[in-house]
Amino acid sequence: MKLTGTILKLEYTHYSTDREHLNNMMLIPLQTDTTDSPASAAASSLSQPDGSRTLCSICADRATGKHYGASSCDGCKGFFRRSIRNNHSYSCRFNRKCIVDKDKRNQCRYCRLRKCFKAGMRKEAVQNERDCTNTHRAKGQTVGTLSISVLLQAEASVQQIPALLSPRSHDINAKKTACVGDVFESMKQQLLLLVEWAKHIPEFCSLPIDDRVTLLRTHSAEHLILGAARRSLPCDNLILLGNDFVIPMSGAEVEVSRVAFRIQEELVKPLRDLDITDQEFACLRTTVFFAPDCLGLESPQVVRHLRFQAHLLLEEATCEQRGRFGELLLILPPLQSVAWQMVETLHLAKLLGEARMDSLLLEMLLGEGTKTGDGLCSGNDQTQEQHNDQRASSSNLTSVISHVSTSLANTLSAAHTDWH
Amino acid sequence: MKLTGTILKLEYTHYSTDREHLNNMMLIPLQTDTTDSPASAAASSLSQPDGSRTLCSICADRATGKHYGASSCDGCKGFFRRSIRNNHSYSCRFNRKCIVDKDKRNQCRYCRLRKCFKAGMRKEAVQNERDCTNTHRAKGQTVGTLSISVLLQAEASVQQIPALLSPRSHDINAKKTACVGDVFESMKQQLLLLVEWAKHIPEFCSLPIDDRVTLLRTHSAEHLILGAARRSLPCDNLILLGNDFVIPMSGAEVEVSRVAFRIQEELVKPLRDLDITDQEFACLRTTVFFAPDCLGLESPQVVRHLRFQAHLLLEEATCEQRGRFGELLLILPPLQSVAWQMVETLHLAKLLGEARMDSLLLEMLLGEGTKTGDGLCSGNDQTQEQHNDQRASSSNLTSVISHVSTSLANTLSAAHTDWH
DNA sequence: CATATTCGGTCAAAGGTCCC
DNA sequence: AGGGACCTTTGACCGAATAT
Repeated sequence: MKLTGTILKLEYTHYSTDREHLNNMMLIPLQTDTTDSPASAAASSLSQPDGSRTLCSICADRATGKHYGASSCDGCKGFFRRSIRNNHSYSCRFNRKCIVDKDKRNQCRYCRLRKCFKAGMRKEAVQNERDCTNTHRAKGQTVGTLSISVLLQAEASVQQIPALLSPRSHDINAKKTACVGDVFESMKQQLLLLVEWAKHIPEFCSLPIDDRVTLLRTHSAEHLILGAARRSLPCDNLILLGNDFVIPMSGAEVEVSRVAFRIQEELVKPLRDLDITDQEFACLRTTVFFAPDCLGLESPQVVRHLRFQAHLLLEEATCEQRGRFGELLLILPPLQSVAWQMVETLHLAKLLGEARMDSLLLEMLLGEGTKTGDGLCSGNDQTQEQHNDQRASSSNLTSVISHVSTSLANTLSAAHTDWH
Repeated sequence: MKLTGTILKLEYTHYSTDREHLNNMMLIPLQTDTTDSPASAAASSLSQPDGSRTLCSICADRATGKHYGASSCDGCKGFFRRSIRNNHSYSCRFNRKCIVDKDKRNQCRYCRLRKCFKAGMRKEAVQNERDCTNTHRAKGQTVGTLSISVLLQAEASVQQIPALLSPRSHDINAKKTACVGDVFESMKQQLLLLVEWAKHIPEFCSLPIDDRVTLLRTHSAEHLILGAARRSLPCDNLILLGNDFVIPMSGAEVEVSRVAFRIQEELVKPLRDLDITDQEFACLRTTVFFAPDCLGLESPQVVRHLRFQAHLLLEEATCEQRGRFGELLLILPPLQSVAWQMVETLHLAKLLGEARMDSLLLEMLLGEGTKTGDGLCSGNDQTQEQHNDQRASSSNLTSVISHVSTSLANTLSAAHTDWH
């Protein structure tokens, strides 16, 4: 504990690229403090931006500045350095949930070191090399900070009353099996809701218009599937659509119920086993949404940072339940796979002319799709174009990709207006 | 944590201003005493002006420094700490005037403790119990049955010396650009190594033979890509193959270098930013491998549990560095996507008859592939069959899936024998 | 060039261990 | 069932290098 010197400084983090960026990403403090120090957790939300500067984020002792990436006291600073230098490996005699505060910080070194890491300390910052903090900063982009409350509000704004009101076993049998048209109609509704949802996230609205379009397009299929899975959590043998139709596991058209089956098996069941909470779902959706790669994003680093914050919030929302965070993230690969299969099914339906598809569906779900399936998670657009130059067979795709849709752009412009 | 620098360092006679100290004195009834002031006590024992620094002011033994506010020997230091920690209350069997010196200090605890207080020791200086600094460091942290050491051994068994030995900038330019045949050859090698790798995991070998085949098949493409990405970490503009050929970002065939580009952008760069460790890589590979869904597994719960353990080990391997675990898991969706694109490219190559493919490649990479892309992460087999009953167009797929390959089964039988 | 920040290092004084 | 010789860890304070 030091007696002298009060340090006050506003946090501003700028981004360069790649490695620098990642390091910086780790540095950004997340506001809420979950485990310990209930006092600071209460005050941290808005009132005390300086609290994180003057208080050690590990033990809540008085901080002497930022050390190794986290605002900390000299004790935790030295402890972290020694632990890393000497390559110490501690073990917790209890449940790895020891409280680390000023009084008890020496009682469990495992939990203390763990909290150092969780507070943002990086072992790369230790050792002889001096950590050159931002030697160069790019365009001076300011990156907003996602907050769980904003995400929950966004979720609430797209919650559908009818689907929630229907009690489990009673009404479900009364619901009608969806025909292809019903499915498409539901999809369109959900896509509009997705746009609506995104509009509630200021950080999204601050992105360049092209990036907003790209983000919405790229993973729209995954959002449809994720939403359907969430909606169908109480159902065992069917998928509940947003417009109150259902898709049974058998009895619907083959292509449709195959996707429905996979949603049940690979998504609904795991989510039900986990008993996913609203907070977790909100964070998971956001993590899916801000996918930094596989896009032609103008500012991929910003998106990357937003996803980073989203998954930090997700981890927080899991309340440190062992393995829960990992299980939730491991939902994403099958989600992607199922979504991709749905898109393929749509492609097929479109090719066969089985149904009339709305232009919104065409644009958001199939807009980037090609026969070779770059649709769901395509490579970098420039490369795509570069290669397409040499490949006449999909030159039409290029124009589709580079074309910014009127309808989507309009919708997004409205969203942008809402926030600025 | 120090209150003021002066009390402890300069004078131990400041006890009189220390209210706590007075309280402490109350704990032990003080009677008339001949040696009142600690200073006089110290000086009286031996007439040395600096004797207070070298002599224990309690028992006049050799002092080892200041302890708890008084210059003292290790014996009195330890005695005072134990007395305070255990909240001992002693009593004098005589008249509380026992002589406390080096020889007789253990004859009356009451008088010894009282003299500790009189010499200036403060009970506040005794801290809480700390974490054991036990010499036998039992790390190992074996979660369940999978152990990190087994995974590391498995990794080591498939490490390729030539690829690792080649220094970065020197040899890379000398390496030849792979033709399609070279790529296939490398793939085959890597697939065999994958089987070899799996054989090193006892939990894998204990699975039913069909499940082993399924696991190996289902995500073999992802393992190829993951391995290539890891191997290419030091390379900026090319993908390094296992057989020492390279795939440049441009200059190779279009289809090939498109996949190569995505590997670089979506996998190599993030992994390089994270500076993934060997442990983490081993755990990540295992997490990918034990995919419980999207299979026709006999015992999906076992596989699910194995993946659970794998990602717990991964989390442990990240040392709880903030956000690192999440960043690593979020590598998996793009990994899946890139792997799927590679499989599609292979399909295309096969259809166009561009190259002769080994049967192992056909079986492991394309064995489950269909035009609608169930290959990478197919649905449940029973459903697949059920639907196929009604759909003649892919009935041949059913037989392929339900057919247990001879070559793979043989390889795996050998593996099984190794372990039983 | 001054100031603020954050590295690395030092060492008194805490801690713990373990034979006696 | 402590005592105490011996060793490790802690953290307040310091100087140095760097960004501002």
